[in-house]
Amino acid sequence: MKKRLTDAALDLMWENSYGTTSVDAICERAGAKKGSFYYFFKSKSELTVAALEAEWNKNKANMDALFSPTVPPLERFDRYFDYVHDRLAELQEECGSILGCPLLSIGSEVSTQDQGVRATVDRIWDRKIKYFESAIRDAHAQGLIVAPDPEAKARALFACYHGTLAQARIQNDVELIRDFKEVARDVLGVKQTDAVSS
Amino acid sequence: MKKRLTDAALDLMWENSYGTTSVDAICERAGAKKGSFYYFFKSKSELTVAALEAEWNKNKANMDALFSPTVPPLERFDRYFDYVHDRLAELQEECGSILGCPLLSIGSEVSTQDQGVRATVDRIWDRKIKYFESAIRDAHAQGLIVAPDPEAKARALFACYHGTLAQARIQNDVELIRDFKEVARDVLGVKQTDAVSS
DNA sequence: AAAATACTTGACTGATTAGTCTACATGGGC
DNA sequence: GCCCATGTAGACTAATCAGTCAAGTATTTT
Repeated sequence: MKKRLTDAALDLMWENSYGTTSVDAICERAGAKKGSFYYFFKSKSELTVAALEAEWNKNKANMDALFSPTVPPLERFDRYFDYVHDRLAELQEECGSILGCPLLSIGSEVSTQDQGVRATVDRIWDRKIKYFESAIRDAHAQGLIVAPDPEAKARALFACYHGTLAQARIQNDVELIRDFKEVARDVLGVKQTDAVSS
Repeated sequence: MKKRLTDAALDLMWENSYGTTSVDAICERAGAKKGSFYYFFKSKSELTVAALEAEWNKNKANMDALFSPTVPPLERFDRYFDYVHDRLAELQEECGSILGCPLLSIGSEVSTQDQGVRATVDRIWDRKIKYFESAIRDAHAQGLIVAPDPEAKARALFACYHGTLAQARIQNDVELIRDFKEVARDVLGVKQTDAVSS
């Protein structure tokens, strides 16, 4: 039931927003009653923290696979961006909208008002950046890009990517995400190969 | 009074969020009563549309100056990013938080639920991109960058910038914005000059 | 000065909100 | 058969929400 509640919460907050997702609505979707909700969580804020952590745990294995060191570093990004694109396109079929990234949507919404949720978003954000950072470091070591500060480069790329996801949500346009692969190459400073000419 | 209401609304929504900004709170800050509010606007949604348009009108002259064709094209970006950085740092002094861009925060929050506000954000977003687009086209014409599709490049840069602003909001860190100037150069594909070496 | 328009006031409604509380069910260990 | 821990049920509160409305005051028009 705990899982049903966190799943329901994340679904609703992702599709709509933190503010418009009521505890009643979460309970209804999870098939739970108010009493159960407050048995497991002492507030909506605390549930949100749990929901975000649960979502992270659900995705972690997948992220590990996408960013496996066995994959050539720049290809990891392509695979990741493709994966997110496909997932968001799939969700769009279900709910009619490109939903972007819940970390950014929820984080941006509550950052000035709920330090617990804000810190959780921040923490998970940092974990995800580590995948980028390590891929960038590998690419640099292989001479594919020049990135003397992989951490800064990773943060920059991650921010750019999330901006694109947010724009895709606002404009409800999945194409922006598809186009991001090229933008990522610019941000990374990928050295041109002759395959690029046309 | 209409102006006082839209100003109050934008301030509150920018600092907090659309959802947590109540009509009562807007009225209180504006020194207006409920009746006046609903005399001018028929809903909170409609007020938000008016507030966003008013904000645009307030900023337009400034944007025109920053992106004046008399300024070298790449310098326009530097000036703009500096301006936003300084403005957000100033607001941070007042309210303790880096607030990011209200278009993104509000847009991301309401995009799946309020088509009126969503369309307004979209429209203003497009107007702002035009400044980028024209600067990019000029830079391309002067051989400073290679950007055969200035519109796409402008959208990409705008998205990256907004992602950075959102991240700055979530992490309450203004430095991310300062660092963006270099990222922008990567996205734009600015050709290296010898001044860069060190 | 009358009339019409523009705007303000604040009490009101009914719905919804997060969160509480007590009573109840279930199932396992003894 | 009984205890106790783990959960469930759902009515309840008090606050807050967006929005209404009828009566009032200014301001402008005629």
